[in-house]
Amino acid sequence: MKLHPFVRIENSLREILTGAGAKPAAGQVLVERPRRPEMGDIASPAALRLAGQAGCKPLELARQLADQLVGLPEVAAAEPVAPGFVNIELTGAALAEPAALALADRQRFGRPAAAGGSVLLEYVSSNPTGPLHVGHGRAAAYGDSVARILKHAGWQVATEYYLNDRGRQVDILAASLWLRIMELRGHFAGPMPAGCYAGEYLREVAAGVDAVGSERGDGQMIDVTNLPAAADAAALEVVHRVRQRLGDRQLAELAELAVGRICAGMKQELARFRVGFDNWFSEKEMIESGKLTPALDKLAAAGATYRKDGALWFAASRHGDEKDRVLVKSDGAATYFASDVAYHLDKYGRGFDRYVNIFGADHHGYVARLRGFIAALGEEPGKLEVPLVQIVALVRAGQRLKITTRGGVFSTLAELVDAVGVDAARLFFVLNRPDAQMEFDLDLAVRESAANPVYYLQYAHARCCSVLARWGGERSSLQLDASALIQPAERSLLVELAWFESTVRSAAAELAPHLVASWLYELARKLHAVYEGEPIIGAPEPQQRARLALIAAAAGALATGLDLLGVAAPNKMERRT
RNA sequence: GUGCCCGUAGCUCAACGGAUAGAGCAACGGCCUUCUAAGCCGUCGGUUGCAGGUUCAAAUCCUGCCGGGCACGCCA
Repeated sequence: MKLHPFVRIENSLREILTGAGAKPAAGQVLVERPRRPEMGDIASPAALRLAGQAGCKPLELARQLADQLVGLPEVAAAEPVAPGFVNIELTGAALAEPAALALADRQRFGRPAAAGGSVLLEYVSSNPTGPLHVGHGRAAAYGDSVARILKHAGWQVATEYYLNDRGRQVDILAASLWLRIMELRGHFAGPMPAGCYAGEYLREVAAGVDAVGSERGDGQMIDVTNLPAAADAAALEVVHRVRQRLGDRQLAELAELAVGRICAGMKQELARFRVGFDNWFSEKEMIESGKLTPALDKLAAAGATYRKDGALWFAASRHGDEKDRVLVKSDGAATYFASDVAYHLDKYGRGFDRYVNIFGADHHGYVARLRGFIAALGEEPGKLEVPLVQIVALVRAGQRLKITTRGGVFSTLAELVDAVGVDAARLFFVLNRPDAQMEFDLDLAVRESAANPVYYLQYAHARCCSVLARWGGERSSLQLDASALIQPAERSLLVELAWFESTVRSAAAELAPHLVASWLYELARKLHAVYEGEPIIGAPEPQQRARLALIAAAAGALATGLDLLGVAAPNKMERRT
């Protein structure tokens, strides 16, 4: 496959620099996007960075680079500029190559030649104790876009959802469900005890249980008075009393039922949000298949655990964490962290080159101990990347909303999507860097949905389609004739199309979908500029066919870019009333 | 108190250590007899929280302050 013209120029620069005695690092970026168009199509700061190695002044090295670059077939002009940049202008033919690819095969457009390795991407992984809320939506949109971008950049991607389907929270969920069943049958009039799951969704689950004619829940209501004051303790006491009434088995069945229903709801909501997972990894199944003990044994064999006060500890402080962590409590129960040790051992055993765990920012304290035991086990902690997705603060009627699952007051992803639509929500979540805190004003999102950036991008695509439809010919008959595209706006659009591949590479390396969003915005802007300029249909040949080809290329590029963000590229926009 | 993230235009945010810090929203003024005006053009808006340091070059890296968020359990 022919390399991207920018890459070919970069490779040539590397050769020239090496010949001049400089030693550019393997991955060092040698070309970049100039700030202003009069600085050329691409620019190289290489002379500034490497003049020392070559033993001359930056501007002098830049002159050498420019002299040799003009000899390349891709280069129309190359100019050294103080303090040591080289500004490069490409030939029309070279510049049109990426656009031609967008026209001919938009699936390959922006796909780097170098293949990536394999990556396991874990994200969302919210506890199956309630519907997904808006914060999970941000993680879902971010994670799914990262997955799409990595795939496009040539990585083999597997996505995974880690399901905490056992443990205390699930017990509390089961007991809460039972209370809702009792409520439905008139044996309990609420309110839900503190610490239990009070959300409306459990009423719906309870109604479903009734509908299938379950016997569970028959018998007498438990006493829910005289509970401890603390919410956690109260919930545990409720679990205890329900367990006494029903027995372990029935409680476990209720838990399975509740988790099953809630998971089904989450999957449905994620599907509507265009997010799917290759694998749902069940903590419960992992534990039941006996993976916990060998994992802890392995840590012990590595000399990283010890016993103290009747508990089993991991010496995390020896591996970069601030303190040691309990693996098995003095009552014999394994902690959540112990499960995570087993889970990550399982992950690393699957032999991926790269592991990405997308965490909510409230879990940032967890990263050090995760890397700690990976190091303790002799694995490579650098293979694990943990992008943190910051909390989304919801604002409604000028007030910050508290998002809590147990309290029953929260804003679900479903509500948000109902209000603003999948496209707007998905784009909104990947518009910014994930580690920036963001406010989501629900009123504004609804009221201003027409001004949402998503419409700007989609409208650009629809405009292209509209022109092509009016023309009525076959897109496959079009060819990019760069010699007929001489208007500044046209050239500017070609340049923008050419930058997509390096945008994809950066976005994949930095796990940064917002770079794709920014690129799309620039592309749309330049498309609109072409549209507003010279007429397309009715222009004399060869301009008409060349412009149509450019428009078709832009349409393909917009569709490909939007697809990487999970946003639809409609052929037409319904006119607002 | 300790640790992590953040601080850029009135608001929401961009900017691989590079050249004159950019968009959108908001405000104001223009452009539909013509391929969709969900668009385009223009105006207004900045001591990049503060102070030092490193560098040919700092919003970006380092140190210290100030401000905001989050986390600091034999919870998950």
